[in-house]
Amino acid sequence: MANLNSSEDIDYGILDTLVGYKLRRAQVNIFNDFSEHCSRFGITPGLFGVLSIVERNPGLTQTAIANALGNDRSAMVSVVDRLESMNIVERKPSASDRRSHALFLTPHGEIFYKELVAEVLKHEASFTSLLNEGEKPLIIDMLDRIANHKPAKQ
Amino acid sequence: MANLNSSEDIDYGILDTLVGYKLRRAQVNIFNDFSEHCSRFGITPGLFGVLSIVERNPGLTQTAIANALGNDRSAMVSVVDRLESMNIVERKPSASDRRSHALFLTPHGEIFYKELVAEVLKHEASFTSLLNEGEKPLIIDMLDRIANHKPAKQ
DNA sequence: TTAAATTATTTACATTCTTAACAATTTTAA
DNA sequence: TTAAAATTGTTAAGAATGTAAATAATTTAA
Repeated sequence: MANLNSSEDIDYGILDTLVGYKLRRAQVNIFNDFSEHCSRFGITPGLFGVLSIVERNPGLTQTAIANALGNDRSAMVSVVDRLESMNIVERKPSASDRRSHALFLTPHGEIFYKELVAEVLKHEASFTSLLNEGEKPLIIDMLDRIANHKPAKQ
Repeated sequence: MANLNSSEDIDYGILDTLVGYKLRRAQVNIFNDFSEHCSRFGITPGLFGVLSIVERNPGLTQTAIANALGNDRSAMVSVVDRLESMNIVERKPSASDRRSHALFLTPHGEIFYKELVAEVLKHEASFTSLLNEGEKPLIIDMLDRIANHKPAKQ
């Protein structure tokens, strides 16, 4: 039975040639799967990014982490509040600058993060299996180029 | 002078190996540039997607367009309202189904869309220049695989 | 012909992102 | 040394986006 107006019949026109559009569709799908995998941890992709930076760079300030992730520092407040309320991260007063907070994983956070990473790697493997030999480093390299491109203001 | 805590000094750990994280960073950057290019048109990436589908598939219903773009049909209402208020798109009563609206570009919308596409292609060329021979079709193919991947629920 | 499904729509809500402002503190420059 | 400028975390407000549930009108299926 022909299903009129099913998505197979749709002409996507220029969208099918735009890297930005394809990036968006891919990103939404992989983020949804990430969220499903990590829902039992109560962790979103954004929270995972913060945790990963804190784990590898203990003692960084909120602003430094925001900059590393391309976020605004004001958005860090509620994120860190949330991670603190989950007893995963703690703010400690910075020795050198009394304005800023140094962030660390709590002992429980260290264990939590290890289990979380195991789940994230399952998710990643599911998507990496779609890529042929050599394609993963290549797509990551291309994505880095796109992420770091700063076109001149016209 | 050594700049402590500058982003070059940060260890991204697992993030540097996650396709989802890299996708996110690339997508945000390319969408921001898209938005800058199209701000004088008042068009966001989301609105451009709808316009592109309407232009190539005149007469489609709102629900069909939402499905094509992976959006919820309730989100289409305000989008179409906005495009109608800009005199770019018009809702016409469907001949076959009095519940639904068929969407078309207005005469002005046709001209508008052509100018818009010219600007979008400038934006696209800026990013495509980052890719070597053969890399654009390859990344689009990989992104399609990632976008269409439906992992089995565990 | 009745029951079930679909369409566009509205409403509400949660997220996320931006922007601007603020007090406390640090840095820079006179 | 001191005054001005910049930075930090924070709060608050607003825009954008996505999701979920409900509704009336209409169509489809039993």
